[in-house]
Amino acid sequence: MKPLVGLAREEARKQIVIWFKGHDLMGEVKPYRHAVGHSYRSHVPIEPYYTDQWYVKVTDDKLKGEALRALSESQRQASDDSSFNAKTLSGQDAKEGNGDAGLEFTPDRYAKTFQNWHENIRDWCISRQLWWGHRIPVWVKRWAVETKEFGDSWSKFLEFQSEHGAGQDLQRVAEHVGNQWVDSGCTAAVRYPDAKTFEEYVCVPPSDDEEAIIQKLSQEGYIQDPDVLDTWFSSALWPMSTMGWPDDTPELEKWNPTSVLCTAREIITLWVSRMVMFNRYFKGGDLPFKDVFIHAMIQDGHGQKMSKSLGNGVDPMDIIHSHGADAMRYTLTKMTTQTQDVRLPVDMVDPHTGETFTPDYVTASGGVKVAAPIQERGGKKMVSSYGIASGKEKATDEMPAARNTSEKFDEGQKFANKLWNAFRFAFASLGELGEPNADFGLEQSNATLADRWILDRLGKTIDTVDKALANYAFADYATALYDFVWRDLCDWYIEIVKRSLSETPSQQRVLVTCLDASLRLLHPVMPFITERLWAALGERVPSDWRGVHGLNLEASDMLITAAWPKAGASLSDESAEENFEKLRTIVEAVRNARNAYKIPPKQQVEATTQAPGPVSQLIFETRYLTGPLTNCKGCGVGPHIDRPAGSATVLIGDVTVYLHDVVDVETEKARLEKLLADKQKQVKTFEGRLSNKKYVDNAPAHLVQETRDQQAAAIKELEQVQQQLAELG
RNA sequence: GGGCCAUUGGCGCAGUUGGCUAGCGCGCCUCGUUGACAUCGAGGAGGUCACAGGUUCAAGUCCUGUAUGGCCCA
Repeated sequence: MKPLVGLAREEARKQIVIWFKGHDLMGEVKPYRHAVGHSYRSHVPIEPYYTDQWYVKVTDDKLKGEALRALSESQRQASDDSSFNAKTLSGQDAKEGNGDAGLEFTPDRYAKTFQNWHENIRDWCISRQLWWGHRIPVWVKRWAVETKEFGDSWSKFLEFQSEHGAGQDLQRVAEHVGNQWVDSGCTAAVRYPDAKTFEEYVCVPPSDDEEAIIQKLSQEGYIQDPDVLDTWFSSALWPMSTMGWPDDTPELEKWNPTSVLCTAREIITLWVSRMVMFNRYFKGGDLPFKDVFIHAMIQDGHGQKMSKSLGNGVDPMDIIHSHGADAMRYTLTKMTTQTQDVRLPVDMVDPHTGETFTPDYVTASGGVKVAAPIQERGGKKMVSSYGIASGKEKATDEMPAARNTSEKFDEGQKFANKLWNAFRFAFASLGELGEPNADFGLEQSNATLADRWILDRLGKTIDTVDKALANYAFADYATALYDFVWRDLCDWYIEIVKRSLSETPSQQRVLVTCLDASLRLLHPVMPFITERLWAALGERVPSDWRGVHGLNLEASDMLITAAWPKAGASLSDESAEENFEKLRTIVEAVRNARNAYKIPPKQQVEATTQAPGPVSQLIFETRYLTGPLTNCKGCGVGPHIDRPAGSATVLIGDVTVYLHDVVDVETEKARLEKLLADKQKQVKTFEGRLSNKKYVDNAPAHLVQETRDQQAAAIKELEQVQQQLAELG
């Protein structure tokens, strides 16, 4: 095989065939398909090539072991890896503090990825043959052994060898060989790779003398290693180097360790692990950060990972263009669930017309479904972002680039609009505000059920939001605020107070408090619109006009620096919540009936209501609320009310509302029969459950009792419906 | 080959330790709207929770297997 040595691989392959033929060893030559990896950039086959590379001995306990011991105790999987039992860098047994057991993953399943990877870690090749990156700060000089002109290092090397004996490991005696470079602060190593060669390596650390040393090295014929560091090696230093390390800077002191690192799961091994290893190694066991939040990944509408190189990604600027920055941020927050992937179906915006459309797709290399490079609509052409990203097409005046968009962001856009309009309404309808009063409690005002209810809801929303943020449950955070602002505040509270607001100080106070707190809570997800509304609110409502007992809202010029609201226990009002829910159910049932009867919303209907004593009282007291919301005129409420002739019956548990003079026998029959079927189904469900002896015997008593109550209620309603039907004939 | 995740109405997603009649946004249907908002309001239809077994009084939720898709590692 000797003739092959030194040949280029292509040539060597030909020569091998010739050699086999020459020795009469060739059986057959035939084509076949094979799977050889190709470079994704240059598309040439990838060939093995043996070279010297630089490695970091990450398998050492000072790196691997420290990383494993960083993992919080509760997130460690059972393991027989000795690293968990080894001493820490400071020589102590592993325990709380100094970074040990201080690292926590959210969602916690990712701790497994981290542990698993470290337990199977191999030494890390950090040299790369690329143009871009940090050049390896090592200078090397080679001598042929025959010349015997290696100076200091060589004699020390021989000395060391004679003392410790010769052997494979002695070819890399590194630290043991001091020389002039070591004396000036460098690290040096020598190597004796084969019988003819002697090499000396000098690593130059950053220092004031760095320039001078490098100059001297060059003068003496040392050459810098042409390789650069693996990008993840450089990145591993990020928590330190960005803060001024290796100097002891105030920034390093304050921000290392920091609280949380937020990243994608594919980065856990590449980056998170390396930062943990390096930080602990260089900073006496300190962690770079305490929490690691792994967020979901956005896939395209076809379930493919979005990728810059594939060209199926979405430029955030496109979304900002179509929906706005707040809408984008809100929607992305809402998409940040604890799961692994979320899909984002992507559409395109026609640059000629501004219309949104679903593009034509093609299959690109690798089987990836992407928008065709050129899209055509109404005889006009445009270039897709894939067309540009892939380099297949260029945008021109006739064929401009089309932006991407996605209707998923409509929710955020609508929400921003809703918020804006709620404030617009408030500013227009608030009326004159009375004397400022920093000390305001509902107990001293004539607050209504609705006031107490919305403040209860606000308090609960703050709790939900705080919990969600503490747990990195960002979707829950966004959802809680959406529900509070839109569903509770706009749909119900504002609808209830809109007629009386301008002359009711307690309502003004409650509304303003809700608006102020909403802005504070929403600011992190919708910074722009909330800051703008904050300024407007500041012009309209003095700061000592906001807040109530249990919710202190400190003044602030800018929302971004305003205090986060803290809900006191006194905001909570369980009875208000319960009563309001009851009224809400009644209102919805009446609206439902109005719809079934096709009663125009503007047409006021007279109504009488039958309900048990306390509920009657509640309904009577809140007629200011139910009346307008159902557009009904109350004509009496009490425990003993007969159905007026010609009225429709609305059953809501123990409450019955009669809508006068709307009855159409056929409609009412159809409606009640549907209701009857519903109730029958319910009764059957509960009956089935209760007739199961095992359920009655084994289920917790309170659940069985609950089922009994439900059954009794359902039967009662069933009978009522039957009675109503009988009355209709 | 190993590991992790997902599969819930047309689409995108919630559903905490197994326990009210499985929710939300978009879309769809009906009705409405001259003063916060058509980027709106009220109401409605639509789901045997991928499939097959199992555990349990009780399974979307726990266990086993299968299928499909996604990601990481080798």
